[in-house]
Amino acid sequence: MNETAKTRKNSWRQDPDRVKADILAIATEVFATFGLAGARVDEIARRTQTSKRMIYYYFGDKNGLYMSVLEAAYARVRAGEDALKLDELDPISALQRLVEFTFDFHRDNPSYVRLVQIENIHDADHLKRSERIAKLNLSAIDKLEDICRNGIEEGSFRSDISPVQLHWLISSSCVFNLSNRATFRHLYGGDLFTEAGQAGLRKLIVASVLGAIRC
Amino acid sequence: MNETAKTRKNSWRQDPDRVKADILAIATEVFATFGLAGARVDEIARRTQTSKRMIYYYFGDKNGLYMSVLEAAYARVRAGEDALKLDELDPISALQRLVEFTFDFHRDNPSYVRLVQIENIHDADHLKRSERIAKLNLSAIDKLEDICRNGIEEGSFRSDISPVQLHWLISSSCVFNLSNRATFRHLYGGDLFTEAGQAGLRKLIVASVLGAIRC
DNA sequence: GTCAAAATGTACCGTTTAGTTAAATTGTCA
DNA sequence: TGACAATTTAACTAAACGGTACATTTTGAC
Repeated sequence: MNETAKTRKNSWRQDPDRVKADILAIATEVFATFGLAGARVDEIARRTQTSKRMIYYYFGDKNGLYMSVLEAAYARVRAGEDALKLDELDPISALQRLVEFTFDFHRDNPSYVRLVQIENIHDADHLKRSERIAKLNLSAIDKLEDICRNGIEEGSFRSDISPVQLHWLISSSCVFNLSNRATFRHLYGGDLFTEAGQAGLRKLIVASVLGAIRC
Repeated sequence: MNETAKTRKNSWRQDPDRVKADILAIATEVFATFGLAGARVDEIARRTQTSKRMIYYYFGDKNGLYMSVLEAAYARVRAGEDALKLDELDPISALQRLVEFTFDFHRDNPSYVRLVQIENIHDADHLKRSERIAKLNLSAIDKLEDICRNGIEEGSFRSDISPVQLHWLISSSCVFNLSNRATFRHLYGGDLFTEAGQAGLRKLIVASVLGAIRC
């Protein structure tokens, strides 16, 4: 019976979808943790239930795998945005709710934020090349356009701020909350990242965004 | 004379400081561009006027070089902050000036921002280990403490927002403006990053920060 | 001048790493 | 059931990469 340890694994069940999903999930974690250059294909393979060969079989090369990971991450964002319903709210409340949703979403998806930061280190090269992400048409801006139009109409919003600016402003704080947590915590302490601290920041961001657009 | 091409470079002038500074400047660019794992020691050496050997002679190894680069970057930040004088201004004006300074400073130091983002990818591991940076005691918070105290005293500032929160809020937008420019531009267009667009964002950040702290 | 220590150049080495080869097993469908 | 395509395993390779050995030159103290 001491042969078994050395014998080839000579029986398996084919399950392409499962294998692909497995690789993608592990690769997402590893790329998010170590970056594109820092991630090791062998490390990804080791954590998978399959072999390195399968990574190359399904994703071509390391870059192809990274792009698939990035595309899957953006697809999840799109799905999240779609779930948000703001139609029945007045503009101020809708904006507040959107800010809170954005804050929570980023906080709940740290590896998405890390992938975005990694992508920025690479000057968004892979994002640019991805046709799948181009087709995604993220909907945050559409929602803000509605909110801004209504707000300006009813006179509660300034008219000199664009939806894109507003999206930028909201994103900046919600992304930074994750992307720069490590350095900020070390230099200025961790109070902002306790549960109470996060609740405070959430309110602060709402206040700053509403403060910026209010007439 | 056809020997000269192959002969060893058999004469030079010693200049340790110059060599170190040369390596550090080039390494800053390369690390900021490619990240810690992505940067190549050979590439840094190639761009230098000296050799790879000298990198190891002065900085020990790749990590030591990276840490020196990081420390030099933070030292420049500290120097920048020290140059800012806000004493004679009223709290609102001082805060506005600080926001504008922070915005401009980040915009003028893109490789600093990139290094910070890279450091965050690595969970601030090198920042934590650096005694030089620990001693630096960045002064932005001190300035904000003064401003907040005065502002609350004279009744123009809310009293439930801390200097650290405020610093976080200001940093988030000023950092994001550089750190996530590539992905944002690709997804939502480049209008915000023209000269006019940047002036608009600068005003927007001022409005949002003042809007957040005003009574 | 001499000598030791600091600084520099050239050539090289051992590992790590992305990527491949070749063969075996499983699934499908005529 | 048998041929053929899709999937999976294990072992291998070439190149890139961080790091080093060793010789040589410069500098400054005496």
